[in-house]
Amino acid sequence: MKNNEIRNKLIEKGLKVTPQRMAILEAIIKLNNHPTAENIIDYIRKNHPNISTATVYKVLDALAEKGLIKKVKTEKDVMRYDAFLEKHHHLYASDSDRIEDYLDDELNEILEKHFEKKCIPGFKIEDLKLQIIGKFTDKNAPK
Amino acid sequence: MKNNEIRNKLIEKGLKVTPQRMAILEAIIKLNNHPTAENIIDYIRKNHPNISTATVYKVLDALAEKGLIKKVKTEKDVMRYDAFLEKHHHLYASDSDRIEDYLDDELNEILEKHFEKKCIPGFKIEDLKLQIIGKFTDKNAPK
DNA sequence: CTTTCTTATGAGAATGATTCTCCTTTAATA
DNA sequence: TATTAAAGGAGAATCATTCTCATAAGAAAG
Ligand SMILES: [Mn+2]
Ligand SMILES: [Mn+2]
Ligand SMILES: [Zn+2]
Ligand SMILES: [Zn+2]
Repeated sequence: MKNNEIRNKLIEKGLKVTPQRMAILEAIIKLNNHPTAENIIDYIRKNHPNISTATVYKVLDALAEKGLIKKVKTEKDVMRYDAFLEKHHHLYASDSDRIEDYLDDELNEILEKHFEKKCIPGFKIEDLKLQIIGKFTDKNAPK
Repeated sequence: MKNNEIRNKLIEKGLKVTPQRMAILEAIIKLNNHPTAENIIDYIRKNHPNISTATVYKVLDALAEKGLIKKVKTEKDVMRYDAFLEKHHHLYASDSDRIEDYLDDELNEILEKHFEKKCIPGFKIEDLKLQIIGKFTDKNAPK
């Protein structure tokens, strides 16, 4: 992803362009396995040694707020971030911190159809997230 | 739920019976909307004013470990606990902390069938949790 | 019922991811 | 280039949870 594409994403969303924001958004895109704030900070500090953790958290919130990234909850007390914006679910390793994207349009359709038919009284659905928990049998590090 | 039923649950799982454990397990069952540790502590302290927060967290972990309760993750940095042990999913309010149980055997079947047909290469599924996010349209407090 | 042994509890300190405060710097705009 | 609102930096604060370690109390045996 070129610098200018990242810059434009920020501008499109009305976010002031700063080196910190550029670096953070670029980092999440590069570190493509749902990095933590710490992962992002480590990566960025190579080229940008003085960035503050507070800034990173503030920028991450701003990017998530504007829909440029998504937050991914985990079993542990650590937030993870996702630059992949299409509707998708996640595979969670039960024996490690690995999280992988799971795309399945057929599943989305099935779910949508199911809840069209079977409304939930007193509840208006806005989003469905399927957490698929299990074990990765290929021991490859996440790409 | 009678005292003796609670006592027997502990004994069945090989947990030493203590007043603290009795009180905590009873509290989660009574406070039936996915209480936090704090909710549980507040409830218990009425009759058991000296219980320590550390004890509560340790007992909650022990009960979850033995399968007498389940932990429920939320969007916020607070764990919630569930005494309802049948397989079920959860309705999460997007505008409050309310969480309600959602039972749907048809959904479970559909999901099971889907993933039987459509295996995920390199991954062995152990559990599926559907997070249903939306708005409660009846403003009733959780029962 | 008492001893013994093991495990649980209580009080308070520590942890650690995240947020806050407050002052300084900077991007955008004219 | 000057103006101004917004963003960044440093470090303290927060707060749910965990840890430490001294004390208490179940359970099993005698
Ligand atoms: Mn924590
Ligand atoms: Mn925390
Ligand atoms: Zn993802
Ligand atoms: Zn539940």
